[in-house]
Amino acid sequence: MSSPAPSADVQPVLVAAGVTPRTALEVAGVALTGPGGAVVVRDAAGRLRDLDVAFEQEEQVEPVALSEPDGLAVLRHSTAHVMAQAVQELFPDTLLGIGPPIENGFYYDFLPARPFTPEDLVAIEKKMNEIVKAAQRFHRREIADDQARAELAHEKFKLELIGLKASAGNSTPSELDAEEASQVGDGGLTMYDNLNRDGDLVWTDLCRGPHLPTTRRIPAFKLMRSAAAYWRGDQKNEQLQRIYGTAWASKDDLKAYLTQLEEAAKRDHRKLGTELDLFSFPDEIGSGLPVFHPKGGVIKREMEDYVRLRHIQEGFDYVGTPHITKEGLFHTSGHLPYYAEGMFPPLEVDGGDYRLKSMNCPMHNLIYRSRGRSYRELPLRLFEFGHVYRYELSGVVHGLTRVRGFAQDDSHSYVTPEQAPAEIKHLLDFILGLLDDFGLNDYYLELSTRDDSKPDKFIGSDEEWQVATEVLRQVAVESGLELVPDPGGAAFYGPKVSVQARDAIGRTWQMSTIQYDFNQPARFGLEYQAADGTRKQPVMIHSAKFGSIERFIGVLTEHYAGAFPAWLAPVQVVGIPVSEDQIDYLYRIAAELKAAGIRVEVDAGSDRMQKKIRTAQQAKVPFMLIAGAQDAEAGAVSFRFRDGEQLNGVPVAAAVAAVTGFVASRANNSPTVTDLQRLIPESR
RNA sequence: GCCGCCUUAGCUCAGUCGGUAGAGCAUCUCACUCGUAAUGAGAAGGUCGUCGGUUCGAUUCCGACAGGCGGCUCCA
Repeated sequence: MSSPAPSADVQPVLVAAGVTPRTALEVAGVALTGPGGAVVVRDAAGRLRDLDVAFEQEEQVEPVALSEPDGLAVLRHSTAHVMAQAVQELFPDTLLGIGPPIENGFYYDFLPARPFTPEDLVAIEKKMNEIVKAAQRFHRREIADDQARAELAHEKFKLELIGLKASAGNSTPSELDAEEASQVGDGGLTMYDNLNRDGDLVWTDLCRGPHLPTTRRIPAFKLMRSAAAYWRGDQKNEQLQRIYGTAWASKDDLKAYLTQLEEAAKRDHRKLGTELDLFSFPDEIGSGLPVFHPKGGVIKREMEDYVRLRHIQEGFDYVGTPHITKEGLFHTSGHLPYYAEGMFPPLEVDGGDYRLKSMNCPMHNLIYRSRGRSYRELPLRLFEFGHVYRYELSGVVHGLTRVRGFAQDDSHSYVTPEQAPAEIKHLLDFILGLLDDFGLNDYYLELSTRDDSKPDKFIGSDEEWQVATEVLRQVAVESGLELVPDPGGAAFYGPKVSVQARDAIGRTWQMSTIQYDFNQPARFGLEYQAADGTRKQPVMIHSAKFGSIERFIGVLTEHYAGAFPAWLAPVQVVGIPVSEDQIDYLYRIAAELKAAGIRVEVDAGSDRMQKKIRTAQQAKVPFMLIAGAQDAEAGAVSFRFRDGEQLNGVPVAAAVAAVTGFVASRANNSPTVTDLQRLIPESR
């Protein structure tokens, strides 16, 4: 958001031995108040330190302003402390979990006597404001383990953190994740005491820090919501109550953030799906099982047609497989032992068990295996829109982005091991090109690898995993895109590279995946005859370009805020008569457009023209052709774009040519009046 | 699955401290035929998510279930 980069003219300040950085900064004339004022300092080693910390020896420090990223993190961490203090003052029996800063804000986990209500949050926020006004000092105190255990004897979660840190030692804090580590201290343990104006201790918490000089330096914050979270992120542990809040360097920044959240909510595909009549989730069918209405159906069909065409162009063969299968197939593939919980229960048919499939690969393997294969056939690429069903937990179903039944744009490339790197590169290029074709650009890559500490979750040898992971990593790195590691996120049969896209509310969803699989070919006994006449085992590479058609439509809807590019828009053109006399005239133009394959409607209702424009605008129709008596006489229309831009007196032939041209271009950015003018003959 | 909250007309929402409900938009009808984001009038539309309990009486209180929302966990 509005967090300016550290200003280039930050002057390092020299701190003499025994002097606090605060004093040194004051002497140097650095501002210590306001959003641009220093709240903490960065020492010579790049670590953040409190303003009040006295250095053992002379050191250079850089002031860190509240409004820069590090400053905001300190602000948010400090605000989390204030919240915890407020909670414990209001609800004295509440135990503390952890309270780190996060993107845009902070949270703190509590174990209260009962879950917090919305009214509780209001009261907590009020109490926090009192604490902010009281200008309590954050005072850092180094503390021995024994002493900390004694002071925090009643805080069982803090004691657990201390124990974990102690057992891990200072060099290998692997037991604690980054957020937990921020709660204890670097090196030894540190406590942060909140002192009132008289210097009395009013509250204290185990924390690494650093913190703001005083609570008064918190300019703007707001509590957002409460929710449950498991202690240390483990379902087996106690469930705590988490309160999320946000904090900013100024009231304006806070306001801008809240406005941005409101704007984002308007793009939510679940809301737009209803407003634009695209799809719905009938209770009668069941949770996570969407139906596409005619307008959503247009988007789905356009998208599928294009994706199918591109696959064929890229050398894929289009195949088809059923939705259900004998259960044995998933034993052969190895899926069932790992994913039975994620599958719908079996259907008994003729004394045997059948399953709704939750993946397509085993069926594609059977197509591969249906006859002998030669090395000359490889890479063999099979593709389909495979409908799969997964029993997602009720709490995770979410609009179109997490459903229980969906179509994967699923492909499997069967290759020789030598061909694998080139094929993976081919797939990644293909995927990035497709994303670009649909105008998607807010994404990053993730490399999901095996978790070596959980060998029972993965099959195959170490060496195979290493080779596969390296191949994927290399291709991903070569793409030059941001690559985020995801240790332990691999499928049981092999590592994967995936594209993660963001939705309107900032949640990330996995879209495209490329998975390297050496296990299923072995389990299915897949072979090809090599040039030397021997039988060899191919490698299979799983890949989904958008992951799921449903999820993709959800993400696309949010990306365009419902204003789809012309080629995808459910209705591309609406004809709007100024009076009923022009209805027939517009129907004739519509017939021409329809003949050119354009989705066009004429609004022949009894509404005023203004109302019809408003209606078409709200439906986010890309083009409006408006005609009055003058237009009909001149053989022209007023050509109005979705953004309100308009060109009057456009000859019908030019208007038809423009619409067909805009649609055929598959351009994802909206055309403008300038684009239109280029298409109009000189005679005008 | 876990915790909290929610479910009233097609949509967005009022409301009933327990006595079977109301608005705007959308829909339909009528009048108006109009030059760039809402013409006016009227009508129709609801077993207040479902099932049970308490009660003379439940949309309202209680419980279960279903569906949704926000997190957590999970996500082949």
